[in-house]
Amino acid sequence: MHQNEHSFDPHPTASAITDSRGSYDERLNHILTAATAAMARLGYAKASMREVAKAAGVSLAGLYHYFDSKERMLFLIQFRAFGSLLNNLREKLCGVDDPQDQLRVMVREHLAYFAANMGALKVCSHELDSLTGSAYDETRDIRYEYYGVTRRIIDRLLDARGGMAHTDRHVATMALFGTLNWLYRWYDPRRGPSVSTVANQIADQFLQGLLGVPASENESTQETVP
Amino acid sequence: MHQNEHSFDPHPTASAITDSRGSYDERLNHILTAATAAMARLGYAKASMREVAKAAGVSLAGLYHYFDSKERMLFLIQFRAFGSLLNNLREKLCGVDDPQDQLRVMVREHLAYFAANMGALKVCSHELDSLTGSAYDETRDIRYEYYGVTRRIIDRLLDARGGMAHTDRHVATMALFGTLNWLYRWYDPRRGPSVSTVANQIADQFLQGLLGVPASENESTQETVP
DNA sequence: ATAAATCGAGCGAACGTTCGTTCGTCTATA
DNA sequence: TATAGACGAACGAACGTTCGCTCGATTTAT
Repeated sequence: MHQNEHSFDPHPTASAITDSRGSYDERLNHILTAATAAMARLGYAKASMREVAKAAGVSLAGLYHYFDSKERMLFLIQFRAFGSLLNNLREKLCGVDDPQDQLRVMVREHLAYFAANMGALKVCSHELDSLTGSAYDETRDIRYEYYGVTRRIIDRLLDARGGMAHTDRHVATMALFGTLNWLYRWYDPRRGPSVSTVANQIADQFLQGLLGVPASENESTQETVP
Repeated sequence: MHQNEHSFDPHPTASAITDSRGSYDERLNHILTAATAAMARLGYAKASMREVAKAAGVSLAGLYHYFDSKERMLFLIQFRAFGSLLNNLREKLCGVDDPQDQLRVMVREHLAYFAANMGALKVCSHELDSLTGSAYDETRDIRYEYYGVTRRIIDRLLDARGGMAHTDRHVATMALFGTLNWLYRWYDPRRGPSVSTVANQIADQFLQGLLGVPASENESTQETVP
């Protein structure tokens, strides 16, 4: 039996044997994309399997060849999104040593991923408690790793320079995550200011709020990605 | 017919004529409290009327003497919470002229209300899109007023002192709301640092991030409420 | 080479359950 | 006696899921 092993896109090329019109993985991704859009629009509970099937262009029963349950569908969406978010962050953090630069990279990459996958990140932010059992545990573990990477940057920031005296580092980290995870409620990259503008402002405000130093000007105008 | 007029607690005393064991308003508030808890725990869609009835100690059909629909129940929860949040803020802002003090008051009062009504604020933050039609419009209007009060404080902050050069004020406001509205995901006032500690840190970080000046020490250790 | 068997993919139809809501009735109070 | 409050029972609709089947392509056996 197939029963999707959830690897988050090791390499997009050469993923399947068959082709011509839609391999197994391609069809799975297609359905997952439709499901993500439906769940982002209606929420997990109200996005029915019938809606997803209609949007994906398959029958209701056909869905169950790819996912043994609705919850597993949500799990795959969250697992892949969180996974690639975390992998991408670790990758982009390689070779960056200054904690201030690291935090700017974190904010910039988070917003870049948000802009490229708004639906998926909305589902990730809004449906954190919709999974149960081991599926919940697995996504929680990834989220905690993502938190840990960010938290360690903040630790280094406050250890290096004194910063404010009595700063609870958990509160500081969650304040930043609050700003980032709330983006899906109001920010539309196609309408508002550019992704890099918002990313720079959020990073500047956070760094200045944490350390009390003005934003370094050399980073503020840097583009998002080469 | 009664059909609840939604006034958000003009004065808690002398609200009804009858008493002895539960007036109409008292029973309505009792049910609303149970509904708030259930919706905070399970989410609006998964919190069934049967669950609410059981938690409130009334029959399923008995609920419909107080609310003509499930959606109206959610509306009343949100309308009252947003309404008292806004009214309380405006009240506490009276006589406070310095914009920095105003922002500290806003953050402090928001956290105080959060600590006192965690379930209601969770429902308000998490179920923003669960209302439809005029019910949605009405809560959106209140939310926009709440935004406006905060936004005007931030405008005054940036107009008075220069602050950073290119600050998008909408982005700055939503960054703060993100931090505040995300609280329900991680902060438990009974376990973590005190409400005033968290409020002071959030306000300090935000003010310093916006204006680039260290936090004024006289306000940082002030208690939450007399 | 051809027939038989196997398999993946997909579908219509239905299953049992749960949902929000309504109806008719009972009861206590005024 | 009239009325507000509360209830059990039931309604139709929608839900996630499963069942039995079909249709091609691929593999195996003859």
